[in-house]
Amino acid sequence: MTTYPAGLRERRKQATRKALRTAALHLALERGPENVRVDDIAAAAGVSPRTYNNYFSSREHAIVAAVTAERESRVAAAVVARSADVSLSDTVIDAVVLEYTDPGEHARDVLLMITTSPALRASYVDTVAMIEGPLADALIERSGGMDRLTAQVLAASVGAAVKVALREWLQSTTVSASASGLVVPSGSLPNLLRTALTPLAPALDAAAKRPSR
Amino acid sequence: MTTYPAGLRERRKQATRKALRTAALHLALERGPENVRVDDIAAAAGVSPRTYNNYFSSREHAIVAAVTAERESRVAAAVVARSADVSLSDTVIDAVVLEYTDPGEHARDVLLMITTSPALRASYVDTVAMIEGPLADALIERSGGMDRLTAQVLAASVGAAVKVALREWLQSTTVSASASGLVVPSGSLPNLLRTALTPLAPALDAAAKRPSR
DNA sequence: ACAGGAAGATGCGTGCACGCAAGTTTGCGT
DNA sequence: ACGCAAACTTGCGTGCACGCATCTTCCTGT
Repeated sequence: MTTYPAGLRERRKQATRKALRTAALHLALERGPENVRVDDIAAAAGVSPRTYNNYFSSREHAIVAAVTAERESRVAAAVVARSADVSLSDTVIDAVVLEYTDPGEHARDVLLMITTSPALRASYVDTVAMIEGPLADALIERSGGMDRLTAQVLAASVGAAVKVALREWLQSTTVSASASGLVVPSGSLPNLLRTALTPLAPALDAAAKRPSR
Repeated sequence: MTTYPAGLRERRKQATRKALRTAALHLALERGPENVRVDDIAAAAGVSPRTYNNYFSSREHAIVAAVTAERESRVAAAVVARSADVSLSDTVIDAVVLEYTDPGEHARDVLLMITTSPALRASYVDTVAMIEGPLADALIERSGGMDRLTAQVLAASVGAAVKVALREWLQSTTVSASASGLVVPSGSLPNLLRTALTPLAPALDAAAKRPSR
């Protein structure tokens, strides 16, 4: 569904985009994020530096994109696919948690790198915003008559909650290396996400009930 | 309350900060935002360009700050000041709406400039994030036993809703200049804000009821 | 009152984002 | 099959954000 017939041109674009983010990630893993020049990324992907900037608006964005690519599609798809007799709050929460659960194969060291570099941390948190649009559409599609503005607000709120959870989690991983083991707010990211999203459940379910109004 | 005794040093900092944002605003109004160089702002404020960057991380930020300064304190104060027998949702909504209602004296032309320049629009919307911290504190203070994480999530959600409303409003003002008068989603910003914040009311009130749980 | 130290201001250098104006490729209609 | 228009790429130039090292100014404890 998300895969349009795709003109040949569009495929090339996606190819270079993928090449860029992959190159960025590899270089960052090898040399460390701070020792990667934009020109290197462009060269590794076989395009001009200027072209690189047509795809990514910051070096961090390119690196992080290798991890967050297509996250929005997956979350949105998970929301619409869920059986209709599950409450909207559970649907959304589960979809989000699922997305952030699987570490994937070699994602461990990547995540470690991201948590280590402040710039990457910030950029990683910011990518959450990209799910808001698709999520809003998914909310509308699932719960028929939902207001467009309401859907946008709820989607944005979910994004905000996820950001809070991520910040808390990143901070905990940072601090956990230090002395006091006191502050550790919660163990796993999934748990933290659930806790953070729970306060929004009333709003989600309320909006699901009354289609229009 | 918010005004600490203030060391002499701190007062100087606030002075230069104010000088910088004021200078930035004046220059932007005179020449238009795109014709303002950072060096000019610094010069007008009587500091070095490098110092300017110690206060503001972008030119747009400096300009917009002249309008949004101390917004967070006002909103937070309005929340804690409100009588305790008003629902939390109404308290928050009214506080936010109030803050964005008064155009102030000469704020008209400033707002016009902001809505005109895309860069300023983005920066203006982003400043909403600054209320989240103080707002979370205010939520905790008002509703005693509220979870810290819950407060952060709710504050961030409110911020997200405001962002959505602002974006919608800015877009409408832009489009309204074009042909079709069809899309105009709502007249005034206050109305739009209320509509955007309403979906969050269930979440706010639910969190207010159960302090710990 | 004074000295040590901290917080801030400033200059310099580097890498970067992005507007602009070509040059180049792709897709589409006839 | 062909050529045109739109989309994409690229080089160049400009302004800018920010790390680092240094100097100045203010604060704090004795």
